[in-house]
Amino acid sequence: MNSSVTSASVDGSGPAHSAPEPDCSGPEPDAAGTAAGWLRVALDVPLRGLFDYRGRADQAPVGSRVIVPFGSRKMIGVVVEHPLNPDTPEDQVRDVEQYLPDTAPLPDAWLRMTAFAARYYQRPLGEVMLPSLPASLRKVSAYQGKRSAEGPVARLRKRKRKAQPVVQQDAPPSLNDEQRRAAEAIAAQQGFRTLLLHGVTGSGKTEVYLHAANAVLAAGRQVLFLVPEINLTPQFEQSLRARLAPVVGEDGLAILHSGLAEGERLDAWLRATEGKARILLGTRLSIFTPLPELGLIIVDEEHDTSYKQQEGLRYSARDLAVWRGYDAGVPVVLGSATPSLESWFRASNGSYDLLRLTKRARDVSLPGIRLVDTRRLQLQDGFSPHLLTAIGECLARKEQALVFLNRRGYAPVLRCNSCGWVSQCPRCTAHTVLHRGKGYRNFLQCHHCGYQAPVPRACPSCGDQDLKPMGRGTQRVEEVLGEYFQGARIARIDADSTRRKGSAAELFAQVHAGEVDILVGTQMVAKGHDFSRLGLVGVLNADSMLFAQDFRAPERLFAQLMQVSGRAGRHAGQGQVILQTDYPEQPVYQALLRHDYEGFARHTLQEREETGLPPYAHQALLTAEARELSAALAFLAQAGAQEGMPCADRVTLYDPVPLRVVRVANVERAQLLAESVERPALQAFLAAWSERLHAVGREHKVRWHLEVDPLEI
DNA sequence: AGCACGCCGACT
DNA sequence: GTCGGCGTGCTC
Repeated sequence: MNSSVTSASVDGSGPAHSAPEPDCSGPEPDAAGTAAGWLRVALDVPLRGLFDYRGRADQAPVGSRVIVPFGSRKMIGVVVEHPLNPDTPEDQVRDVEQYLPDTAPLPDAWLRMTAFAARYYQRPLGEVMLPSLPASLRKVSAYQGKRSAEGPVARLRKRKRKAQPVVQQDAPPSLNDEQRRAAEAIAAQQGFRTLLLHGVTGSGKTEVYLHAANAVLAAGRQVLFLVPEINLTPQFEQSLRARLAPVVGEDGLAILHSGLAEGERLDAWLRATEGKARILLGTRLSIFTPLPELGLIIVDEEHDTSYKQQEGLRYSARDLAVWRGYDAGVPVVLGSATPSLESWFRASNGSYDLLRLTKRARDVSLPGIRLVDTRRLQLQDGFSPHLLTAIGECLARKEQALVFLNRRGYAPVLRCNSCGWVSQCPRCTAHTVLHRGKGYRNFLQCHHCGYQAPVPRACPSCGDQDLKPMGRGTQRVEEVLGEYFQGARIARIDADSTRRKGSAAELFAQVHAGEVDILVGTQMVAKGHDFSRLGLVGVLNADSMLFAQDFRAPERLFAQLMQVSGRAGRHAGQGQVILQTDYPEQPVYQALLRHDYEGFARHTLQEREETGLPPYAHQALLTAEARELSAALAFLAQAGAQEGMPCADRVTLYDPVPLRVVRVANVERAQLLAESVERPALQAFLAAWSERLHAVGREHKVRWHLEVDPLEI
């Protein structure tokens, strides 16, 4: 969506006043003589539309929460309107059970944004509103029951707030010219504008954010700071706390992410909503937090796909940030070393301002990147002699080495050398991955559904016992490195080694403390970490991403390699990157070699324009899931009949196709892509289409969902 | 999505 | 005789 949505207006799903309106038209007066009224309530149910209840408008202003009966259950809903008459026959309308005045009504700006998101992403309003609130504000059990009658807010106020660790303030580093110009450009911004901050890895984007944020805080406004995955980078939280808490006080900084306990989350949300917190730092969900005095929104690593929610309401927090900035009339800063092509496109055509940081902040140069052509090389356990030599030299210099490969487990597949059988998941169209468990006990695991099985003693197909692991995952690479570099301290960081809560932080702490010589990791290690002693990055199987069917694969590969390369040599000396590939001539690698994001972006955008892909077109993806692929395809075929749909002449519907991994956990999936050059046309089409899909879906007994602006197709 | 209601197989 | 299997239908 980005800038083009900003001309859209919010739909009329409720008068956005938070003050109660006098209501004289309701049904019978209640005992107190006050007129009871009708309340239109948004509930978190996957049903289109809103639900009317009988209740007192003076006790339930628009934006307030109420407990209502719904079927045999009770639910918390948000009052969005005081209608003159109910939509349903009066005798079916039930009474509000309880008013919840322990929080102020949700403000107009929040009602506008949730209404926009619901309409844009084609979901019921309640499915946007309620999940965006802290759980205790939307769960009946937090208000009713033995010890909960006082409600979660009162319970929180009775508890003493945990004192935040006091951190000594670092001396703020002085800005270089580029940084100062960027920070000043942001601080000088009056009203809404989106600024794309393009800064090479290590160029000190964070310093620019902090300076801009300080200016906004000094002007008495709040700052919303979005990061992709805060729990992976406690480092970042610490430095932000150290730099900003002294300015705004410990209570002035609120942090929101999924790793928080419910009480902490409610506390942070309330402080932000009440204006006590001046800075809200959080992951994508924070975009929905009311901030009464919002003055600046920062989206760090704006290209990161974690900003897109992949289930339920499939929203992009980055795109909503731009909408929110527009709605609130405040600037939005999108920062990245490798901006999404959507954002880069808008910066190139002038919809966004472009701010550049071309130099590394500390006096170090960008890492030297070397492509090792592996076509003619005899690899030793997946390693080229060049990489092994470089690791050895790196260790001799007492620097750390990072070996990056995006494949966890021991080996991607187990194979029978006699008949060619490969280990397969019984529930998915996918191979099972060989994992090394405790005490070298191996097992097979499906990375799609989690299915686990013991390793067969003999080939299930031909009985031969010559079963061999094929290829390498992080576990095997860790093992191999242990053999080549005896005595080196090796750590592995991937989803498996960090499953236990806090173990990721522990492992990273060991690396930072210099207790690790070689780090083996998946993309988890690429994000945000500032390794001060890292001299070398080796990349093992980048090619596997090169020929993925998704048109964004090269863009993502470039961003990932740029990011992981940027881990090397951030503090001193010249970092070194060795990338093994069978396709060194590929544009993505050639651009990487020159650290040339802009060239890569220009080249890729030209391809997108020629093929009519985003950002030159807008897409929505309808995915169907059923026991049998044929049922999913039949549903999509019927969904694809677009007679009578608005704007049908300007929307292209492609043929339904099975997903590349057709079956996951015994469910077979297919999808249908809708595309249009004009976003308003696509939106108008989708609104009517999703209405019809509900009926078609019921007939076919399939599960389906519609994703607007999909990132993967 | 829940949760009830509703008709057919193996257990206390 | 019941517990419970999950089909279908409704929720202001």
